[in-house]
Amino acid sequence: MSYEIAMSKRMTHAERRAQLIDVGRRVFARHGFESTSVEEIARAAKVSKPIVYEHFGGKEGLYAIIVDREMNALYERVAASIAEGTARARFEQAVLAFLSYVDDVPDGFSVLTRDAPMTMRGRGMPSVISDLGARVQDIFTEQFKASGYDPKVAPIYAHALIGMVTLVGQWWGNEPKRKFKKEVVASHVAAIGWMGLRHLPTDPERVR
Amino acid sequence: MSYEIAMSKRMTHAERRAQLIDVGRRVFARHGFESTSVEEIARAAKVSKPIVYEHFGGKEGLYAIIVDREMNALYERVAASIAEGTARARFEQAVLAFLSYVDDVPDGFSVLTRDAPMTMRGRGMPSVISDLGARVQDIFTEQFKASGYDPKVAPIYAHALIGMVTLVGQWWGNEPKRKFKKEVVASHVAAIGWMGLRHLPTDPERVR
DNA sequence: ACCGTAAGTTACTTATGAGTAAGTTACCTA
DNA sequence: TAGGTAACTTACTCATAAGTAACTTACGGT
Repeated sequence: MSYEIAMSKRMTHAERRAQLIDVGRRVFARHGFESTSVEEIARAAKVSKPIVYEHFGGKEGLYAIIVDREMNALYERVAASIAEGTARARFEQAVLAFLSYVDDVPDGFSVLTRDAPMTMRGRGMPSVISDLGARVQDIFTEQFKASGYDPKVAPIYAHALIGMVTLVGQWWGNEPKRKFKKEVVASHVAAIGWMGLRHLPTDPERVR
Repeated sequence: MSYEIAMSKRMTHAERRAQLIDVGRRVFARHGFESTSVEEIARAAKVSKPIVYEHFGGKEGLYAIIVDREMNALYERVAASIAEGTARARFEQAVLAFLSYVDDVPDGFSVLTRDAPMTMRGRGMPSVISDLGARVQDIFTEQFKASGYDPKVAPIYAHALIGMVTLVGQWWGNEPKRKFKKEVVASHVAAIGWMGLRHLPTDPERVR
């Protein structure tokens, strides 16, 4: 005999760790934090449960690492995308970079938009993506001051834009038949966002 | 003797049912679907577990009713808000109605924005709020056709606007110190959304 | 070819939670 | 005031999942 049945080889510490992070991302993306068991991750990696504990201490440890990596990955992409171009071009490039992340790493994006465990949420915010709002806020505060708007209201616009691109990303990313190319979606989202900002009244509260 | 210790009275079927829906909403809002136990809801209602099963069949049954009620409540508010006024005013009224819901029924809003159980999600969308996108989509398709834009891209804008107001709502709703009144937030969100739509190029894809 | 160690497994313990069967108590009504 | 019934409780069963202790196996260096 015998046919070689697909046999999971031993791996080095580093290899196994990398694989578990990858597999964990996929499983967390599918079922969410609460509904995934360490068992399931181990099974998907063709390994037994204690291996996961050895590498990450537990479910939360693995989850925390995955979220951290994905947040950075997303942030890096967006930051890199706005390196050059006109303000208008950079805005659209940022949106496109966001959607490219959704497209390239759907599991990562899914993890970022799903409920996070209680120990990882600062008062009320269920998912982790809203932290981007805080990061974007800083950029906006600068721009607002420079453009003669009240910097106090910058957080409103920061969250509005993040929310916009996030929900569009979720919707588009889960379209069964991809009706639009990401460039098309990005151009429309960028259009409404950019035009909204450009034509903003100096004091929207007085317009009513 | 004796001091009357606060004693939970018996209730009629209808009373108990209403109370459980109310209590359930609060508990689901705090911990999310997966992390709340029927036990905890029962305890919070000062009742034993089988009562919950008698009324709703189980955790999902109760959850489904709560989500349905809240979706309708939110939709009704927004629909009522756009009964009259100029297009611009109705737009802002809709945003304000949304934020009023966030303010008045924070637990309901929280339930709508948290992870829903697998049995209640159509392919990928973790929360339920994105269904609003589909509902808004229909309105937008009409408006787009009437205004000379391509109705095919209406869903992009529908989801963009829902995402905008949703994340702003989450952020604002969880601000520990309420820095802005809802009318102020609504005016800014309405401003960026409205201006974005009004000054939309006929074909954003060619602008780049 | 041996053997130390890194990689991995089996087999638990403990805890928690969904769901149910069977019995108990308060209330209203004739 | 008896007793029927709606409201409610106790006390389980069964399943699943977090985390761990103790053991086993493959492999690379001498």
